[in-house]
Amino acid sequence: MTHYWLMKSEPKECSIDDALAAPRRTVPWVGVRNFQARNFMRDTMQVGDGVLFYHSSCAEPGIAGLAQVASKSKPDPTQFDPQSAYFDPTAKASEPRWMLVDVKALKKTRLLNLPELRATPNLADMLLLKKGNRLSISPVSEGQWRVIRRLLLG
DNA sequence: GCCAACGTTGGC
DNA sequence: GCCAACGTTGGC
Repeated sequence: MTHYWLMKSEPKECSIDDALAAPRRTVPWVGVRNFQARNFMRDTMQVGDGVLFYHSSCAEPGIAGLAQVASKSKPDPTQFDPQSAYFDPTAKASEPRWMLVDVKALKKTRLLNLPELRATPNLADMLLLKKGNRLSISPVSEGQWRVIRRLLLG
């Protein structure tokens, strides 16, 4: 069964434009260091799941494009790289701690920002909009997915 | 840069 | 297993 997700990326690290410019429009979703977010990738995501590509920690936070899950989960290589900002000295190659999936960018959209998301009645329950939520990967219901696609694509 | 909210760590 | 201290996230 298909699931839907919102995945946050800092555009100065990897924007929707960067993802679209990557080989096969696909980027490895490196750097997730939160267990809940990791577990979503490891346990629930399936190839083909829908992804809302969200720009965070930037001048204009919001949904910036559409994408899809393009691989099963696999170990995030940056956890083993001492040169990486995502290096985790407690991770062992025999027992990887952090996983990632590949994400294939499909389309850049207009920016759907937080005020507009908050002003949309059918999106009030979105995890993204809940006070204090910091999850970099959050599930999106099929209803929320449809509402957002309509807002983005008309 | 501020700070609310939350997750993780580690002593006990 | 509790919980205080600490670190991080991320919008503003």
